Amino acid sequence: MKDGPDIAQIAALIGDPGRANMLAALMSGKALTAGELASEAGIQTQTASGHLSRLEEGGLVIRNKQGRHHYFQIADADVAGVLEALMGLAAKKGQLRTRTGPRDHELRLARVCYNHLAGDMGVALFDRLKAGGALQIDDAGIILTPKGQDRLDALGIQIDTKSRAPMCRECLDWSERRSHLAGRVGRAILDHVYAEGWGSRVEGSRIVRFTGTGSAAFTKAFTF
Amino acid sequence: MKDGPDIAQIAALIGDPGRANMLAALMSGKALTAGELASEAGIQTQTASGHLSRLEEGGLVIRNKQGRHHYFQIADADVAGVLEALMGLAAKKGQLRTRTGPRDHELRLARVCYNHLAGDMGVALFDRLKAGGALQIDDAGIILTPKGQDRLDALGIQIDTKSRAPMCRECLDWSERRSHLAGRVGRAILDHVYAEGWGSRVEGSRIVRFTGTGSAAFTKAFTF
DNA sequence: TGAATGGTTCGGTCTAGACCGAACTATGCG
DNA sequence: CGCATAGTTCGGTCTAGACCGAACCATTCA
Repeated sequence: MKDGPDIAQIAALIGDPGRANMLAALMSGKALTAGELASEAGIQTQTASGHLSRLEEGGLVIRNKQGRHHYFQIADADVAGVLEALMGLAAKKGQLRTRTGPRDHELRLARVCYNHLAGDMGVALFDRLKAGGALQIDDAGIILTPKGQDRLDALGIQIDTKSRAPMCRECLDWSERRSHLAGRVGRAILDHVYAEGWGSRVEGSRIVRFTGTGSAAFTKAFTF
Repeated sequence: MKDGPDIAQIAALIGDPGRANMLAALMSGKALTAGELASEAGIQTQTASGHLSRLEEGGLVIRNKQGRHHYFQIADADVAGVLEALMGLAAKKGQLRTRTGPRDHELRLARVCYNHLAGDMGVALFDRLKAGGALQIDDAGIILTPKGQDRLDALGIQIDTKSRAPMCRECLDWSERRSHLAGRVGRAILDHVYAEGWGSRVEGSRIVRFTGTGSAAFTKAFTF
């Protein structure tokens, strides 16, 4: 019984932290699976599934079933526009609000994003790989160059050949507004960090804490 | 513990029907009082007061105390931009969603908005008054011209002289995306419609149902 | 075919917050 | 002054919906 279009309904849909985080993750433009989105939002898959159904019904995202994966994307440019406007506004107001505490600082430095490395160090890694010619990026996606493969071999990093996940994928995170590396290669590198003891995941959080020497070794390993 | 700016918080603020209606009402650009906003949203003043405090704290609206009135306005262009984007999106989705039933049709034709006439007939009235030179619109607001006053006198319409409400006010409704006339004059005209039996309010709804002859008389009365 | 993996559905708990009645404060009017 | 009006604050109720454990489909792989 209201006058205009139902702006409250749409806003409420965006107004839940879980859903908002998923939408923000989707703003990279890439299609993500339900599981990845759950991870990104820090909630269980069942909860995420429910959220995604509602977002789909509300016309904010579209679902694309491929095999046993459900890929989600922002529905259209209008939806993206709304999110963009919201992010701009939130960023402006946010400066005064969110004082980045010490804990938060670690989170920005290095954290787990699904199964790969995000945060400052993740972005830096991506940049070095790109600059060093280990990755080649074009419209078709990202591929690991022979030079990159050689480096991984030299380090003793083995890529999971069974998984069907793409080798390399770009993943945008909003703390940096920059891309970092996802996909099988991203995963293998993070596993290597654990295996070498360069860093380890902080219990009950998404933070990856590097040791002093680990941090240096990590940087050196991927410098060209 | 989230990555980007807190878009969920802002969206949640807009995502309540009561608050959303108030914000939509404020999109006319005019400053409205707490009471008017409560009426517009169809909620009690205490509830509205709480909502407005939260909107103010969230930086979506600005409060301006003048005497015992509290005037509210959209905070800035960024906020307006977000609302605009949301309204656009909602309007687009809305077409598919809300199948305009017969009931809905009556609502679009003529309904009560606070205490004045909205909907197609409200917009048409406003246009005729404007075109006929009964209203003069400029930056300072809307004023009733002598010509307009004469017509009201001829029809026997008396304006409430006690009320402190503005004589004329523009009121934007989103079913038409056009303005209609609010304020004391708008109210007096609707009262006149009731008094003459041209139309009456449907019980339990905001619809104003005109009779066949009433509709014709109404149109004739305000044609110049 | 069974096992592993990705998603969904169901059922139950729990909390945030919307709502309103009532009492209170502040401003203006006669 | 007292009265009326505009807003706010407080306290209590009540519901929507977020969350997760567990069970259930669907798809792929060995």
